[in-house]
Amino acid sequence: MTETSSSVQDAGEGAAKRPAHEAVYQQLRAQILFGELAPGQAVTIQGLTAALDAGMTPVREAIRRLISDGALVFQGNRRVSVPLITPADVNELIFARKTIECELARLATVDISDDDIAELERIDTDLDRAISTGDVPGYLAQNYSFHTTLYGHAGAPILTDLADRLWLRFGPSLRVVCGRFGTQSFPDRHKDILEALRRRDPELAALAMERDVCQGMEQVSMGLAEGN
Amino acid sequence: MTETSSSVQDAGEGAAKRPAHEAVYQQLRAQILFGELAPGQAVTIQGLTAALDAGMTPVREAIRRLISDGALVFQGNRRVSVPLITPADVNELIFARKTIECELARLATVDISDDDIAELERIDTDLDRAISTGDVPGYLAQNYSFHTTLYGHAGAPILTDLADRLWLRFGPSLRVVCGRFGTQSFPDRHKDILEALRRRDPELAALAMERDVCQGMEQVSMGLAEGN
DNA sequence: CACTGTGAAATTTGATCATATTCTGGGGCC
DNA sequence: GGCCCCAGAATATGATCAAATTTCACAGTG
Repeated sequence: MTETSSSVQDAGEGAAKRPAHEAVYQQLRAQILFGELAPGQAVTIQGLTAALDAGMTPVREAIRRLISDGALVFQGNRRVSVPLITPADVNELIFARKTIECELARLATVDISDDDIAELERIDTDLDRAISTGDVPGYLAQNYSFHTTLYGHAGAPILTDLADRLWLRFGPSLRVVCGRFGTQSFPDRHKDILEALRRRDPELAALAMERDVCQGMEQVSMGLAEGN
Repeated sequence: MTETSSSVQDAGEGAAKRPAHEAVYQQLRAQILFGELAPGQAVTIQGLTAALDAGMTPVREAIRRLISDGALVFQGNRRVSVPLITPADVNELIFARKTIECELARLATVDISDDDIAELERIDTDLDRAISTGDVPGYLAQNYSFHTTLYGHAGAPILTDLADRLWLRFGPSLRVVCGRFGTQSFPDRHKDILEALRRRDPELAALAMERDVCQGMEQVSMGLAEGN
């Protein structure tokens, strides 16, 4: 997922060895996570085959995976669309994210190396630059990268997988909020997380993560109240 | 989730009522949940098309969904198999199940009606019968049914979805344990859950659920220690 | 003379595509 | 306003291509 913002064509060499359905899945996933697809927007197979210049079968498989991920919803009749978030969903997401991501922060604090912390600081620096320049897609990408990179050091693949799914659920809605209010209204809680990591204090990291999660979910909740 | 115990066997030509890929998905899911597929066993597309008497495309889509669910794993080079559980996985599952399923028990305690409690008691009665007769598949099915039915009354679709995925992960391993030790070694914690529901005591329900979860995960852990 | 290791061929399996079929939804007609 | 027909999209099938594992044969060595 490091080749973000690249054209959907995989005309390049080397990395083209991946199966097409995997590539389509990654592209669609990125588009949903970073809000290129709006909540409620309909997704058609033929539209995607044209947009991604891919065959029909890979697109179908990618859509099935994303439906299972919760990143797309099956609208009963054979329609598929990007999900709309309800206030009840936000409450569930708050609980799930707090418990899972705080635990991941605890676990990562134990195992992480100094080099890994330095990499997180680098990501956070890029994130700050995206905020200051009002680069919303960059903000979303770096924010996701910060969390994903941190969780990757927790050594907990199942919990990391659960967290990833949760992000897919609120990704589109978060994008809407950022588009409406910009990026400057977000204080950066990542600094607290980094400080806790440097001190190797798991509980402090969990606390900082909880604040970050709550803040993010509040943004989504605000966006819902305004948008509807 | 509203399907009423439909038989997984719809051999052949009659069942065009629902989409084929959905039917295949349900059948495979049941086979994994109730342990008809052993952990580590390879799963081939063509084998499933022959076994389920289905086309290739529905089987492919069902496999993609199950991989996304964590019920199957993609073994590097286009190989798919039922996952093997490691002790580290068990630790993650314990944490995730305790937090999520206990919360679901809390939520369900608030909203559940007397009729719904009666239905759970009915399921638990069937479960007791399965235990006494040593009916391992029946035990697994009724146990799953008890939890799923309870969570259905929590009004929390996202958390319920997360819990379902976790069950898919340890289902095959749980089956192995039951096949090795039988069903008689499991004391039934569901009675405590039902008592808490009747009292409408959310915290008591969460506590009983935690005991049930820990017991189930201990079974899996024991099975790992013996099996390996 | 038997055993083992290496190489290629063959079979099995997965990935993709083109196409037929069915179902949903809408517009026109009565 | 209701019913029927048509268009379009999704579902499903089979064929075809590519890749990987397995098997088998041969040769070299103990």
